[in-house]
Amino acid sequence: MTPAASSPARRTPLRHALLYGALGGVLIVALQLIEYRYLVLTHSFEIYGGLIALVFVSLGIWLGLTLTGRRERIVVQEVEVRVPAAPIVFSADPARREALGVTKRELEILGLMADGLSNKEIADRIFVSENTVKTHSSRLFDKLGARRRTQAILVGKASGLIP
Amino acid sequence: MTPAASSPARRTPLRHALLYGALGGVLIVALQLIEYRYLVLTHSFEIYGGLIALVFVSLGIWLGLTLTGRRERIVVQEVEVRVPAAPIVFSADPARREALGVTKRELEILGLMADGLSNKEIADRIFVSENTVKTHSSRLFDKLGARRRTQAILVGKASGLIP
DNA sequence: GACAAAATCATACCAACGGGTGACACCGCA
DNA sequence: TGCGGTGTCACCCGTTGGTATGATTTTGTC
Repeated sequence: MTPAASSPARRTPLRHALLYGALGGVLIVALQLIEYRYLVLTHSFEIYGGLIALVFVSLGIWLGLTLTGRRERIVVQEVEVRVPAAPIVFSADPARREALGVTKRELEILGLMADGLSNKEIADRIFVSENTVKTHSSRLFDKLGARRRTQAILVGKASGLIP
Repeated sequence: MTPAASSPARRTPLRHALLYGALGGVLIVALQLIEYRYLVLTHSFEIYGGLIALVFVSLGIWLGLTLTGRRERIVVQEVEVRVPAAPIVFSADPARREALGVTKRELEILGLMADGLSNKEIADRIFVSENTVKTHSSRLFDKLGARRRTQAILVGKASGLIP
């Protein structure tokens, strides 16, 4: 998108020089032809010169407009696009987890807690006994400084452990 | 922003015609001066004509480039602006609350629940007995279809009752 | 293989939570 | 004046949650 938008304005100086040189030669030849053909006429020199000047000036203008291409100045207009502050998909990076000393299993249980599951439901979900879930959650609360599971969920969200 | 950016590209055709006409007149006068002063020299006519052609062509190119001005192409660039998905200030509108049949007191208790407070702490906070908090929460769970306070918080957030 | 961290499980105990029921007071509205 | 909604409180009882302690197994690493 970006390179395609800026490519018409981008011309190499070498190609510019070559074009100008070639056109200069062609113009000189054309001038000579005009001189030899119509100089025999006895027109007034002022009118003659004025016409030549007008022709070449307009020719130069036309050349200037066409050869150099469209001079485009790209004005970037920024438009606000509203995106949610929190990513839709939550990436559980281990950095934050290990910074608090929370193990993978404890984090897993924290996530299930945040889903509103009871200890028994969590135990059935991950195929362990309820006592295991209790010990995990107890250690988790200790690490998070929470007394209840609601507090643990709060701290977990604030710490970026869970979405 | 937008009118200021597109104004240089906007030139009236009348001004263009006037400028070209005036410049044509000036060029003719200049040509006459050149003719009268240097025609006495015995330069070769080919070289003379070629120089005139080059001068006017380059002049025309310069005129063409400068008079027409830069064309501006407005590129709309989308810039991501991170805005919070949920408003910073949470407006507790009564519409959602009454749609679920939740009373003000119940909603208040739900908010304190979401803050990680226990029933006793909530009771002390709002100066009622713990039993009152229990009855409120019990009815609240019934209305929200929740079995635990964590589920109630979940449903409350999903329903827009609490931030 | 030694070792540490993590995961698993158990038992016991107590606090907290939740359901159910009943009761009383207040307020707005018909 | 009665009635429904709301708020308040109490009691009982069962469930769930959380702590403490101890133990075993698995896992990863040097």
